[in-house]
Parts: sequence; C-alpha cells; structure tokens
Amino acid sequence: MSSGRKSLGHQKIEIKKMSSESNLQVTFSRRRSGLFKKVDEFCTLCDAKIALVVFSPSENVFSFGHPNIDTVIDRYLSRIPPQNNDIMQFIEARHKTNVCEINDQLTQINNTLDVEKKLGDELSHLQKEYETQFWWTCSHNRMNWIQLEIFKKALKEFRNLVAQHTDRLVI
Amino acid sequence: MSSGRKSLGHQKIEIKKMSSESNLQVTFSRRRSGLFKKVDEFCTLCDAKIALVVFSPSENVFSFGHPNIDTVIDRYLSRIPPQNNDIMQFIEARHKTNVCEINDQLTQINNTLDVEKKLGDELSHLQKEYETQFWWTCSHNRMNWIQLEIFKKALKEFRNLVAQHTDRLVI
DNA sequence: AACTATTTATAAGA
DNA sequence: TTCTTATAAATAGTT
Repeated sequence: MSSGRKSLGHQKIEIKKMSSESNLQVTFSRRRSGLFKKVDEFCTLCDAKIALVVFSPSENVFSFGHPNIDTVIDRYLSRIPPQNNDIMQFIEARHKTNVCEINDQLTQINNTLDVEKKLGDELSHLQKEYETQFWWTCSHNRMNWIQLEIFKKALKEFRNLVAQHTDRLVI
Repeated sequence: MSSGRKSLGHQKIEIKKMSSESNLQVTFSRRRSGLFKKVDEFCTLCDAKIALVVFSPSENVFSFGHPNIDTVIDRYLSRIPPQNNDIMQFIEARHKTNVCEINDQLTQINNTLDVEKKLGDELSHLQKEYETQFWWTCSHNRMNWIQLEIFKKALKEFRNLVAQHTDRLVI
C-alpha cells in the first residue's frame, strides 16, 4: 500500500549537455559500457572493421578496434584503396611487431598456464574445500583490481608529466 | 484464430557472425544507424571526445567525430602541430612516441579493468549458487587465473616501459 | 550496486 | 526497401 511505485523507472531525457556533474559521471560510465558492448556486438555480427576512441571529460582514454584499431585508423587517414594489397601488406607489416610481442606473451602465458591448469584440475577434486578456494580467488581478484587502479592513476600522472615537460620545451 | 500473432517481433539472437548474407546487410544498416545515434547522444550528453570509424564488409566507410574526428584521432596518435625547427621536431617526435605508447597502455589497462570488474561481479553472483554450479564455477576460476597471468605480464611490461621512458626523458 | 519502470533498439514478418 | 509488431535490451531515477 502506501505509495506503491518504488521507482518511476527510465524516464525520457533531453539530449543536451548534462547539468549535474555527479549525474554526468554515472551516465558517462553507463553509456560508455553500453556503447562498447554495442560496438563489440556490431563487429561480431556484421564483420565490420571498427575504430572507436573516447576521451572522457577528465581525459581518460578508452578505445576499441576490430580487427585492429591502428589498421582501421591508418586506412581512414590515408584513404587507402582496399584493393591495393601492397599497401595493405605494408600496414599489416607495421603491426607484426605487436603480433610478435603478443605471441611472446602467449608463450609465457601458456607456460604459466600449465601450472594454473594443474591447479584447476586439482580443484575439481577438492569440492569440499571449494568455499575456501572461492574466497581466495575473490580477494585475489579484488586486490588486482585495486592495484590496477593505482597503476592507472600513476600512468595518467606520468603521461601528464611528459606532456608538461614537452610543452615547456616547445614554448 | 490459430496463428493470431502477426509477428514474433524482436527475437533474441546469438552474437556471432551472421550466416545469411542478405540478413547481414539489413542488420549492418540497422545497427550502424543505431550505433551512430548512440555515439551522437553520448558525446552530447557527456561532453565526450569521440572518433568512430567503420568499414562495412563491402568496404564502405562511415565515420563520426566530436568535436572533430581528426582532432581526436590526432590526439590518440599524439600528433602535435608541425614546427619548422629541427630540434623542435626531434622533441616532438619523442613526445609523440612517449604519449602514444602511454595512451595505448592506458587503454589496455582500462580494458583490463573492465574484464577484472566483470570477473569480480561474476564471482560475487556465484557465491549464492556455488554449491549447485560447482563445475561451471570451476571453469570460470580457470579463466580468472588466465586473466591474472595476463595482468601480471602487463604489469611487468609497464614497469619496463616506465623505466625506458624515464631514461629517454633525461635529455 | 541493485531495482524498477520506462524508453529505445531491433529481429521478424508483411 | 520501408513499415509494422512484438520483444529484447538499455538506462534514468530511485533506494
């Protein structure tokens, strides 16, 4: 009884710059995830080549690319005809380094993975102790997340520092 | 009677490359406009700087930018206005390299954060049903371990990257 | 961070 | 193609 409605739910909003700063934060976050999800689905479903770059008002950078953000941007910037295989090969070559690094990374991961796999298999025989394992994994995950946030902050500061230095030098 | 329904309406679909070619065409068109609308709303509401480039499977190009696509792409690639002075160009080149790599790193970390958060959320929800969902959880734990290995590697690379950058900064 | 009522997006069918 | 329809998905406001 009483009120009845717990919420008005999704109300229509006007599409213009949001007034409330705190509201903007949460809306940015919500819509950013929604957007990246849509983009991901889009290129999966439709085999589209995509590059998406977003800078938040606080200068945080987010990006997504398929099959590779730099390839798509390069093609956009240089207006390369898709028929020109030579040039496409050249562009692809520029990313071979990246692929090599990723391969190295995969190798290391695979090596580590053998150990991790064993752990996983062992775990399957330790259902009784699962609860303990669960909480360990959970807190481990959370710790990593926090560390990652700290590193991200440090990285941003470092980037700004580099920018400042260079600005002063250039001026 | 019998049929009654004029249409089944919007049915749930699996997110994987579409099999039907003609269906892909219409889906590409529909989702592309939906996407560009979302992006437009996003930057209007949240004052986000955005660059979006899409190549269709048939190599048609679509793009959107706010406040300007080239500005955002340049910023992502860390291109700065050309100078005449050779020394300035040298400094700019180094600046470009540094900031570009850091932007990449930040993007990577942001993406990793999304993954970590998702894993954390999944694990939290699992708590309620871990007894009945034991096997499913097990495989997710394994996935989580893989993520953690990637993360550890990323942190190592980041440490080395910072070291390299710091060396280079000392002119 | 979850919930709920709406709006918005969109898969199928015509 | 373009419109309609029924349903799924996203999300604004609230707690």
